[in-house]
Amino acid sequence: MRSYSQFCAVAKALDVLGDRWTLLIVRELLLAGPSRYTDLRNGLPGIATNLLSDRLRELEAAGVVVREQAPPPVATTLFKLTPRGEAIRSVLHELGLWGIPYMAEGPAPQDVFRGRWLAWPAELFLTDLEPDGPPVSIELRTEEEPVVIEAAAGAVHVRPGSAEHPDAVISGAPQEILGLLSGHLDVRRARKRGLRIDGELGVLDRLRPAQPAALG
Amino acid sequence: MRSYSQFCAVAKALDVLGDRWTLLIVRELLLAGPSRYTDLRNGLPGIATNLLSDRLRELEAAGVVVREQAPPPVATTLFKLTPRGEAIRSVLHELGLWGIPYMAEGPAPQDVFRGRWLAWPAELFLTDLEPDGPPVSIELRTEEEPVVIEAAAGAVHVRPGSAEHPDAVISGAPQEILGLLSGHLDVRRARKRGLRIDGELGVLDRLRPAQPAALG
DNA sequence: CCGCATCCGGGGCGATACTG
DNA sequence: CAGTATCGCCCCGGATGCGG
Repeated sequence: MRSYSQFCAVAKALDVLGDRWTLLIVRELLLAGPSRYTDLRNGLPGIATNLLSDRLRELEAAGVVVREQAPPPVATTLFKLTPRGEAIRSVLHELGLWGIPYMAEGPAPQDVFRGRWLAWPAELFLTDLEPDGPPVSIELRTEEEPVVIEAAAGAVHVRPGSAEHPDAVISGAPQEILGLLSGHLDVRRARKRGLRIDGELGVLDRLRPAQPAALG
Repeated sequence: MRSYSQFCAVAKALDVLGDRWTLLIVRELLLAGPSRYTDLRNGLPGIATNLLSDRLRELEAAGVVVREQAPPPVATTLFKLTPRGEAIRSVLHELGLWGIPYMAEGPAPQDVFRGRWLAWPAELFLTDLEPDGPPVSIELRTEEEPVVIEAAAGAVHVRPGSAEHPDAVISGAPQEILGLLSGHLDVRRARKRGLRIDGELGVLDRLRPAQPAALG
C-alpha cells in the first residue's frame, strides 16, 4: 500500500493494515490459528489467490505473520501470527463490535458465511454467570462447520469443532443464533423462527446476558 | 467500496470503513470536532480533493457523518460525526496503540505532521497521579499548531489550542515530545536532543508514567 | 492437491485544473 | 470556500497455468 506519509500512529497502522483483505486475513489467523494457504482461502471467500499470496508476503515483511514448515507427515507450510500480529486482536474486537448492528437484519442475498465467524460475537456477548458450576459446552451448528462454546470457572471460550458430549446443541441460521446469544431473541421466539435447540436449556441461562446487548 | 459479502461483523465494518482515507477522515473529525471541508483537507495532507468529497458523501450515506449549516455569520457547511461515528473512537484508539511502535524511530523524511495528532498518544500515556492537586496545564508546541494538556481531578484531556497560563511549555520535535510523554526519555536526555522545557517541571511528574509505556 | 505466478480488463485512486 | 471535472496509473478481481 502506498504510505500515507503522516507522522501519526493511526496512519502508520493503516500503512501496514489498511490494504484490502489484510485485516480479514488477520481475522482468519486469529480465529483458526496457524493455517495452511488453502485453509485461509476457504476462510476468505471472494479473495483472489494472487492477492492472498501478496498480502501474506507483505504481512510477513511487516513482522505480523511468519511462515513455518509443519513437521512430517504433514510437510506443508503454515502461516501463523507473530506476537505483533496477535496484538491486532483488540483492534478487530472493536471493529467487530462496531459492525455487529449490520448483522441484525440478517445476511444479504449474496453473503457467504463460515461457522467460525460466530466465535467473536459469542465470546463478546456471553459471560459465565455461575463460575462455581460444572463445565458446560454448547455446540452451534449452521450449514457450515460447527463451533463449540465452552464455559468453565467463569471463563467462556469458543473454538471451531465439535463437543464430545454437548449439554445443548443449537442448529439453524446464523442470524437467529446471534439473536439468541445476544439476548434479542428468547428461546420461544427463536424456535418459532426455525432454530432448533436440543438438550439442556438451562445452560443458556447460565451464559446469556440478562438484557439484550447493545446492537445499534 | 466493493462489499466483501461476508456475513461477519468485521467484514461488515470494513465494508463501511475499509476504503482508503476513510478512517483518517474519522480521525480528524474525532480530534477536531465539527469541521469545514477546508479544515479537513488541511488535516489530511495528501488526500485528493475529489476523494475527500466522495468519502464524505459515503460516510454521510452510511450514517457516520452529517453535514449541517453553521449559523451566520459563518454560514458554511460543517461536517460532524453522528453518535454512530463517535463510536468509532475505540477502534481508532486500538489502531493507534498498535501503530505507536512505528513512531519510535521518528518520522520518515517525507512524513508530514500536525500538532493535534499528539492528542491521542498524550491521552493514552498520561494519567493524573495526584487527583487532589490543583488543575494544571501543559502546552505542547511543535512547528505546527499547539495543543494543551489539561489535568484536573484525576482526568487528563488534550485539545488543540493554547493555554492561558500554562504551568509548563514543551517545544520541539514531535518524536521527542512523544518520547518524553511515554517515559522513554527523561528531561535531561530530552533536552540534550533539542527539546525545550520551560516552566514548572514538577507538573510532568504528576502526569508521566512511572515506567516507559510499551512501545514495541 | 498445494502454493503460488502470470496475464488481462475495469475501476479505485492520485494529481491537477477549473468553477460557482 | 467547497467542491466538480478530467485523465493516467496502478491496484484489484478473475481466470488460467504450473512446478513441487
